Amino acid sequence: MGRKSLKETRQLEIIKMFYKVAKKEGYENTSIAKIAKVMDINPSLIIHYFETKEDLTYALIDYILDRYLLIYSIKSKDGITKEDLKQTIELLFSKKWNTLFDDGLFYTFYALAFREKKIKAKYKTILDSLRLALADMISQCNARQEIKVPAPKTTADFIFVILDGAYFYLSMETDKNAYALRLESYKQKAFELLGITA
Amino acid sequence: MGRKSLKETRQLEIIKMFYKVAKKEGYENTSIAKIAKVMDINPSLIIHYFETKEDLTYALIDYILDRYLLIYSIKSKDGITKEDLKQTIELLFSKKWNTLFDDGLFYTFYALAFREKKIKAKYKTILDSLRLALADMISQCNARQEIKVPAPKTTADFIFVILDGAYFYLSMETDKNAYALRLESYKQKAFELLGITA
DNA sequence: AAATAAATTGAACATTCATTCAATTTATAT
DNA sequence: ATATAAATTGAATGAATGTTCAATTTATTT
Repeated sequence: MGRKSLKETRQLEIIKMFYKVAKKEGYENTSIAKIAKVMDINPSLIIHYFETKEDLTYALIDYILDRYLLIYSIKSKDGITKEDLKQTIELLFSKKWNTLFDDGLFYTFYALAFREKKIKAKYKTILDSLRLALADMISQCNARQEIKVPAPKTTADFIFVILDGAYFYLSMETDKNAYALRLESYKQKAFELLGITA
Repeated sequence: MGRKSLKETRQLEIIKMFYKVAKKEGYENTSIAKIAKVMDINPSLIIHYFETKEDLTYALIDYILDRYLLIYSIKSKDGITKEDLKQTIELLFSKKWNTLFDDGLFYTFYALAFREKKIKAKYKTILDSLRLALADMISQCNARQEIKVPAPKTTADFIFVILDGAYFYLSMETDKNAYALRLESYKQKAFELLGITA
């Protein structure tokens, strides 16, 4: 009896629009009223589904981090070959996901994490899971004796340090050519660490 | 005739208070009114010295980036010895400056740079100057034949990639011990790149 | 002491904000 | 058809926002 709940559908719609507006105008300039206007719904409807803006923000962060995981698409599965590993490195150091994923917002909430423990914990979980997944891939390739990397976990961590550090700098680089060259050289570093020749 | 201008003094006072409040409550929660209240002055006085909040924000970013440079304190001077280089690396990978410098705000404005070209340019300039200064130090030590690093610029860049990547991850790490261990290991990487034994 | 210019205040502005609550519309089950 | 419950609206709230402008205070020079 009564009406079918649209809760999850609507919530996702709202989050997606929040993401879209925040991507364009920045998180700090995105109000509930603005989101509602773009969606052509009443602001109070947003409050109805997310009790406070804080809740909405947390939902957006979850959404962004899920996408972050997805785009990197490091699958925790068995039967990883050297070729899989190679492709993963290629993916990590490519930037085709750039269009799907907004770095500005990622860093906005990363910065927020310094003041909000909850967010910090979320980020930590994601970063760790990526590192663990890569370490696992390396271990599997080791087991297959396709490569011979002494410390899979340490190596995976280091590759991500290079990756994060590279993007940290390159995000401020406007010269596309310089960008590409640098990224390529850091990718090679990663391959060296794995003893893989590209 | 007339009164002596307090412009620069007051501006700096305001910026410092802006920094202090933003550090505590976050940039997006820091209004002109709040700053004025803490300083026990009238909000319109702030507008008098900084015509818009945007201008005030830019001033704060300059202030933060100046401090950033200062704390790293890589001096572009002559007569750099291997010992100077060693100390610089130690400094970069230590985190005593943590108390002087707020990472949260640094990243907040870093994130803002994705939407604001002016800010992006500011950050790029700072990041490049640090890299160049380190490269210069390496070159000087090379010239003294105290070390033998093939590509000073590339090596300096890579050390900063490691540094930035390390802090990117470690900023989300709450375990102090794990934090210290990791940072130490990345410092060793830097020393290896320079062919220096710590 | 008078003139001058900058510092500072205080009141007012329109806008926007997140949030509230009651009223109404709409879809589904009986 | 009627009951029901969720979806959605709409009006209103008070607080906070950045910014304006005229008035006043204060320090310095002549």
